[in-house]
Amino acid sequence: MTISQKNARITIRTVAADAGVSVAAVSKVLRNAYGVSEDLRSRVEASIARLGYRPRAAARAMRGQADTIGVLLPDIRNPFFSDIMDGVHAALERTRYQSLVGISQSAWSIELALVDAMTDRPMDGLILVAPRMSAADVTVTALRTPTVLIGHHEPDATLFDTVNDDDELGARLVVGHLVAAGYTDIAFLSLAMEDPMNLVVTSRREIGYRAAMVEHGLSAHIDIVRASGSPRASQAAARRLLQGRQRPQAIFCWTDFIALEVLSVARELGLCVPRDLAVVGYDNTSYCDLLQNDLTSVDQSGQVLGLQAARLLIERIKGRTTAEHFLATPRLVARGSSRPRSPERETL
Amino acid sequence: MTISQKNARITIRTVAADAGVSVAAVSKVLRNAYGVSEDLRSRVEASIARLGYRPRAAARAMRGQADTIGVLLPDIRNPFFSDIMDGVHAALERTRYQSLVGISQSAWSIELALVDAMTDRPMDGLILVAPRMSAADVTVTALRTPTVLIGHHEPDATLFDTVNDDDELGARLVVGHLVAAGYTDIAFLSLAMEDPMNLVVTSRREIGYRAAMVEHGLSAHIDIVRASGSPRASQAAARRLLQGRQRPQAIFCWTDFIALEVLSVARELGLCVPRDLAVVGYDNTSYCDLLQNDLTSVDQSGQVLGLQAARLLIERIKGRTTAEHFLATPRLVARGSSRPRSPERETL
DNA sequence: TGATTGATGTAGAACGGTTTACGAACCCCT
DNA sequence: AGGGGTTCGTAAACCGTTCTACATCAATCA
Repeated sequence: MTISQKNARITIRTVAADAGVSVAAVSKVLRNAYGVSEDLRSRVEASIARLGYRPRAAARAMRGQADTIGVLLPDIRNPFFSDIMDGVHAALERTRYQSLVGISQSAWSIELALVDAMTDRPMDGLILVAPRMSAADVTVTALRTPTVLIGHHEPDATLFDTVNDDDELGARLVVGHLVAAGYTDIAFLSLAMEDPMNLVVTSRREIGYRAAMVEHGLSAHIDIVRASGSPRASQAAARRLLQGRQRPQAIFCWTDFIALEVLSVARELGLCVPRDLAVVGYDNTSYCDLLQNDLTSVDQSGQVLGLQAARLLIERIKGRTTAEHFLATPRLVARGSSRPRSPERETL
Repeated sequence: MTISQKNARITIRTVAADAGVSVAAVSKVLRNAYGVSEDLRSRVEASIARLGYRPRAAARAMRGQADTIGVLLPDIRNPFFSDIMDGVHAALERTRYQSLVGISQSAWSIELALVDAMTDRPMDGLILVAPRMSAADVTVTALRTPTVLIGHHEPDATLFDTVNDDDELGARLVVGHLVAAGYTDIAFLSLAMEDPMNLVVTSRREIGYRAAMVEHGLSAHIDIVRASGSPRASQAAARRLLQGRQRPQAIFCWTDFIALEVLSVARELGLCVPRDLAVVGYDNTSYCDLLQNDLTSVDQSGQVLGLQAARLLIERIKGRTTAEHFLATPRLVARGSSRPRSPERETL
């Protein structure tokens, strides 16, 4: 029964020879295609098991099926992206697709190289998370590979789908919450993109912040500061804000990650949160719950976003050609860092 | 000059036709192989640029070169793994290799499936970070694909390389530091693996902890508690430790991530760090520096580990067959969470 | 009984690259 | 002019699958 082929590598031909059938028959069994008798199937499956045969994805890919979807993340330091990946994994659980992740280190050039690498690999589809690349580049990619964007508003796109949180509403929720808690002088520590073309998401949240401030009659207090997402830059921006002569009563931060830096700087400067300064983050990552942070945040449930994105992508791979744009509703989770202001007790 | 092929897809044949040369000639140029005149090369390169041709990795992979290395991470919530990835990226910077990441969600079964998926893809090599799988499974994998392990001591392995921090020393450093700061009742909150076979890394650190405690004459205070890495489990374990009748003076935690949970629980119970409880983490992730955590930790410089792993892997891909085992020296970074005990001032 | 149908299995052409084996052209020497 | 060695370029096989088109055979139908 043992095969004494010259070659050690087990291919579909080895299996065919072992089972005494044709290569095509084995292929049919593998794809459980039409026209296979119960007898043939069991015979082939026995051979596969005996030889420990595994079809090679590269060879399959040459015929179009890669069974792989690529996820492009800006970085993996931000736990929000973990939530997204949880959702993606959940959606892919019972499918034949595997997800493989590329990390662009938030760099525009690496991102482009990675997208190319992934389409060349090839992948059946791509999920781009908060991409830095231009809409034109996304379009080019989408022309070759089914594509879904997360965290990148592009409501008029027809060639790819988008999955987003309603960022404008999220910002409004924050302002509304802080105002209700007695804060009026509310600054927004926003994100500076390296690529000037892509202010889309940024502006959504900034638009919401501005609009809400105006509606509450606080237009005089509007103050938007932008910093890159790095710890150093965030700290520097926070220090500038808090040491300026007009220290704000509250800071709304682009991301929990940045908010944690703000909390640290506040402590360094001897400020007490929330008595001297309220802080609100975004994403409601697991760190918010830790009591040393106790950080109010906006939950945009990354899991749901990831799940939807994966679902839409699979639909697209299966042939859908019309665009879908999913918008989730954010939810504010209040914690200690924005507790209502005690009625004007002055410092201490 | 324009080609009017029926097919829209640009392959090596399209390029060959456009440049008026053979397919093999184009392939030679692509791989800058021997036997290409300057004239031919420039002509082909012009065609490639004009047509925007990109070789497909899947087709290449069939002949052995995938130009891809796979990294398997248990999860991406732990920022220590980000450090490792930074190192990997740095090492791969100027090479032709792309890294693609698979996330096993710390689950043994997913991990196995992912490794299979990656070898099938195929990848030129694999970096397995803190794998849960058995040494036997690793061996099987290494037989098919060059493999390097990070965070998994296997000093006698010959088929694959390992990159590790000296975990035993790391644990000793912690105990030594705490003892010097006046703490004697030191508990170790360690990690429980789902797979009972793999206690290798765990035991290294536990061995170091035990040995150091004994050497300091504190064998009566040895107390090892194990919990899975999840936030919930860590919290529960911390609560049990801190609410027990013999509350330890210090807790040494498997990971910063877990230490942060301990800090949170301590605060919840009204304990003051470090007056009532010292806490030490492991990995020296960026969160340690935040003043609300101010967490003493052991730096095992993930960047270096990642860098070395990628370097060793490339060497192996290029043909090295002897095993190398890299061991980095950890460094203790003292912060507020383990400040020296004030001379017996009792509670408050 | 011959034609039609349906089920099952096979041969062989893709897919898009790499690589081997070899031919043609050119150079330099004697 | 002929022999020997480079250099440049080509044709064709190969990698491991999928998939189309077709062959075979038994059962059913008119």
